[in-house]
Amino acid sequence: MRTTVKDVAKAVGLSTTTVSLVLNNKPNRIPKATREIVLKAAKDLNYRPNHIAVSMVTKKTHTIGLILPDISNLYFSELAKVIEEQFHKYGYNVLYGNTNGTLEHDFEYLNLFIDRSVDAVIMTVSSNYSEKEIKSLHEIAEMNNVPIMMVDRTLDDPRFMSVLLDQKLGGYLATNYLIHLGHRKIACITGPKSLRISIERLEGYKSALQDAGLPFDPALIVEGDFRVDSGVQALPYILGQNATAVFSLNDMMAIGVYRECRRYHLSIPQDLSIVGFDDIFIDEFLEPPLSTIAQPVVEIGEYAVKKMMTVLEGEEDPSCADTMVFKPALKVRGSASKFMEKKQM
Amino acid sequence: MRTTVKDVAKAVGLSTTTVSLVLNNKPNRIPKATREIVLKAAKDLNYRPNHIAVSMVTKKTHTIGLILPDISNLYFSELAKVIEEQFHKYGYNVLYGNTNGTLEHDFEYLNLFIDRSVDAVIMTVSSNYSEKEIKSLHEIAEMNNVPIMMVDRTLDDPRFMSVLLDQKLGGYLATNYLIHLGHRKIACITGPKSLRISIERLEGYKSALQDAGLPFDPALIVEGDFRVDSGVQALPYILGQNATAVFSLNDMMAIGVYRECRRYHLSIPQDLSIVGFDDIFIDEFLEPPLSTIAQPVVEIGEYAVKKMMTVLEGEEDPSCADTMVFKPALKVRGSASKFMEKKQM
DNA sequence: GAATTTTAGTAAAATGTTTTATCAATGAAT
DNA sequence: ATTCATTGATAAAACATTTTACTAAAATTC
Repeated sequence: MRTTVKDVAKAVGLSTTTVSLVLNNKPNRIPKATREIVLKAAKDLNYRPNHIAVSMVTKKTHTIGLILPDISNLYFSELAKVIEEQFHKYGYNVLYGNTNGTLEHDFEYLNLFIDRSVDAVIMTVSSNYSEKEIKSLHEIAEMNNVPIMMVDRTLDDPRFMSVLLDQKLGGYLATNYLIHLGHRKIACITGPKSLRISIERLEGYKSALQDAGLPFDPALIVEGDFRVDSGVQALPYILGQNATAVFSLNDMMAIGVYRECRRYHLSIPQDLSIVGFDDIFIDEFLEPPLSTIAQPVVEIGEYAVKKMMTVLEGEEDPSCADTMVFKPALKVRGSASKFMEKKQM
Repeated sequence: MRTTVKDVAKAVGLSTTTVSLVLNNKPNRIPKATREIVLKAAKDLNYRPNHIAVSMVTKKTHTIGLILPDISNLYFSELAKVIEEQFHKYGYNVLYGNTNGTLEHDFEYLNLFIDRSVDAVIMTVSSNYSEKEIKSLHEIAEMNNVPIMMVDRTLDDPRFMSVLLDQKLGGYLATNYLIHLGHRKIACITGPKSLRISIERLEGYKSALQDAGLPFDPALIVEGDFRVDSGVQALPYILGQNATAVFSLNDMMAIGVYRECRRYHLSIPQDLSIVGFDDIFIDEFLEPPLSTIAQPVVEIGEYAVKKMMTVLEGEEDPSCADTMVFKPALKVRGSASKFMEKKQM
């Protein structure tokens, strides 16, 4: 059996109170001599506090619930890693759940984690919640007094702490870059229309067109699902529209376009320019390396943890729910080039 | 405040014992009428048991500690996902820790998780432990009575449950394939020599050469570190040895070779054949698609969980520590071709 | 109708800690 | 020499459950 505080107390002939006081380093309560006796006994007996029992009385578990759509997705696994490592520094551990992008799982894990008394929850919601669901989320947070932070995606509600990316700016940067390369017919492969990130990135696309005085042509927009396959499927349609460039709302779909271009014997960027979104590690190893919009994942994760820690340490009220927005950056590699008139002949 | 079992008891005018008995569905103790009254009250009051308090008395947390070198690595994130999802089905949650491949972190997380009373630990060790460390691991497992399972990598000790891949077979399959394509000078980029998987995959390589009656030439072996960069750095040396094919002990390094080949204007597979190991998702989108040794990650994860569950449900003694070995398979894509004599001219 | 068994329920202990309130002893101040 | 403050330490409560051992009442048996 594991050594308990009682065992230590018995070993030194003192009360558990005294032992606990020493072990928790309570300020000037116990004289140095006693303290050292206790410390030595604890060490000799290899005492390690039972976290469960501590949680029982302190009401803190030093555990964070991390709810993500899919940990095997490169972006989320990177984010999860950063978040875990940062929390670890503060003595917190993370419990994680994969929702597979379904709303029921969002709530299921949230409740599960709250039953386990996590101190806080960080989540990337699977979709844009309805009024009812937002309300429900709030009630859960309030009733259990657990701070919830949205990362990467947020809800239409200002009451949640959020740390996000300026998705619209990302869409703008990508599109603007293609426009300045001379492209006029720029197709866009979106993610699911129900997702805010799809909408926001597309808004950036529209905004860039507008600023350049170019018309927005709905025929150039194809709805995808953020997976490789939808890039594959989108290409024939895009070619049919005589687009000379494509803005893919994520890199996975861009990879799909690459693949399909090879089947059509089209070369990138000579025959088709393409810009992705996310900057996953593989981009630079594609042929040609994929130009994309990079997200500062590490900064996002680090900020999220730091912010959450200020809340957990009571320095900040979670109800003063501000939103932090990080800026994406265009990463030029080799998948887009100047528009050449000859290509149209 | 959250509803407690006391609140429910008070609401229905019964004791907490009765409420607990009903809620835990203890067989034929409480008559149906009473049971329904309690159930209704629990529902009305939105009662959810406090997991911490339950753990306090049952000594079970329904939590698993998952210790991995790097969750942002495609192989591990996929594995982690499978493991989490499977455990979730059984009502278990997983706490995970990134060790970044350092031994100290292996132990740090192990102790941390044990302090949190996890019911079991599944880990991929960061290196091949020394006698002392193996002993230490055993003591921790025994003293705390927590089953530890090794996945993907194991130790030189038969006392741990392990679920592994037949690494040697993988090495054999890859090399044998290249030999049968007519290659005679086959270079091999290994992982860190201290890792068993490096050694075992290399053994498969040697074994295939031997079976084919080919000599083993140490000059054709380059030590890498499983990262893209070591593939990049290995190529010039490999070319210097006049190798016509390369077996890269993982796909990431193969990607490095791809990149460097482009710089040298060498085309794959005409100028250099290459076979990787792991079968990460990107392989099929490379140009040419990368032939590789595929690991059945999903099966591995599912088996690991199932096996651990039999131990947790007391059907099996963790000390009867058997090892399960999965078989890898060669996945032929387009990165290796028949050896043409002309290339040597 | 007495003895026995079954039914329906409960009081209290136990889990491993922290924390609150308290106490005895010592030393200092009046 | 009494009072007061300080020091060193502790007993007991609290946390939210489950579980053990028990009892009173009802039902059954003879």
